[in-house]
Amino acid sequence: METTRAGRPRLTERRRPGTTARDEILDAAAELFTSRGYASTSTRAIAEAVGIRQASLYHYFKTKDELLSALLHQTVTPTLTFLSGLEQSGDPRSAAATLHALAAFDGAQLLTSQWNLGALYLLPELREARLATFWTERERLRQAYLDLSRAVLAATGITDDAADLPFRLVESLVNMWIPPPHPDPAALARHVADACLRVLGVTEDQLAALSASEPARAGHL
Amino acid sequence: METTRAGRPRLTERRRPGTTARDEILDAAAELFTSRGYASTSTRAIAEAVGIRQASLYHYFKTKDELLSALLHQTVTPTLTFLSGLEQSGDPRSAAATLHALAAFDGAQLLTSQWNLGALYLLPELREARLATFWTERERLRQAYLDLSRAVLAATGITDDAADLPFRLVESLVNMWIPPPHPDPAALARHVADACLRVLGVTEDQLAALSASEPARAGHL
DNA sequence: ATTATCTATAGATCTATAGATAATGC
DNA sequence: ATTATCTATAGATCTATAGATAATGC
Repeated sequence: METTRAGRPRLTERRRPGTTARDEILDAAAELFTSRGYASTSTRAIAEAVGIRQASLYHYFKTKDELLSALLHQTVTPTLTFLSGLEQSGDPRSAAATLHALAAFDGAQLLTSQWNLGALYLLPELREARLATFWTERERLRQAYLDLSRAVLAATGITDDAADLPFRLVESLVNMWIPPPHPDPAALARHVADACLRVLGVTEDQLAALSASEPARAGHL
Repeated sequence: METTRAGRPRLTERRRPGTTARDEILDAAAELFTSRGYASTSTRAIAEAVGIRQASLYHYFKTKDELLSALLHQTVTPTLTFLSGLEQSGDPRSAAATLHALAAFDGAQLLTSQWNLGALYLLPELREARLATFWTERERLRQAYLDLSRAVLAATGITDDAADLPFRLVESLVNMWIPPPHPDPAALARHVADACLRVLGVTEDQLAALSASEPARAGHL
């Protein structure tokens, strides 16, 4: 069922997931940026991976930077939406329970993504002004982790130095990412969420109590 | 005390730490690779940071890769040496105590380095064949963490999924690195070493007992 | 007319090599 | 003679733009 489309035909048949050319390009760029890095991936390499000519990329993205920017926003958006939901719900749960839920969701996002986009967060070349809006979003997420962690620490009495560790722990999942199919990412993410609380001094008993009171996991991907 | 040297004089005065030209170059490369990434740092930029001409780099390093390779080896070597010491000493301590010592040392190394070289471990462009010997060394280190972690888990009964977390936690210190002077890196590293054990299910009581029996910390940088 | 592609190319890099030059060392 | 630098440059990129071309849509 070769739907025929407007525009000059490609020289090569389509070979990438994605219904639009834009999505095909994003998929190819994600694969290459994550495996080879941003600067060392040429626009030519991306075009080749899609099956179009290098110049054709510029019909969809003004610059190479814009391509990266689009990918990065894709990765934070779901977790920020989840976070907003948690915050607006009036949240009857304890800081520990909220942190656990956030970490489990965020971790599962990182692990189940088609390509290991979270790894891009760690690229130094990415700390640039042109990506400022992305960094603002990401900083909002980090701050949420930090606030929740501090609240938990106030209860356990562990040193405040530990407050940054939950965010770092979840982030470190990018180093455990493997290509799909993923055996049980939600379980791994929950284990890391558990680890976030242990790191803050939550005891096994308290942890068990939390798990018992946690909402059902169906539909949680 | 301008010691005059063999060879054609430079156009610019020396401005980098390091007694040899080679060290000056390594320092400049470390700064630029860690702040801008490998591929996006040109050999010209490195030379400018040193105060020499681009082509002069090639008197000391055959290729840009070789420069990176030299830097990476610098970073693993001290910890591998420390690890060998631990292993050869017949090690009377428990796995938990050994892991704690390793993590504290490794963490302090990462935090106190002049530039945040550990951040380079995370660059995807760096997973390349030409750096194979570096990756072998680093894998040896990871395996040591893993073996020690499994031994601890066998005692605490936490899921084996947690075995990789101590290595990841310490590694995540590259995201907490700040430029010198460092307020108290050894303390932060010990806190993360504590966190490594908590993540494996070691209780506060056991942790306190460990700290009490730990060798003195003088001379530990 | 609009769209999605293509071809061609300008201009700016970038790495690495060849070979000249200006010191010290013997 | 040896060394550490320099100047000059080849050849290989790489990003982005201009403008042609081959489809569909109206």
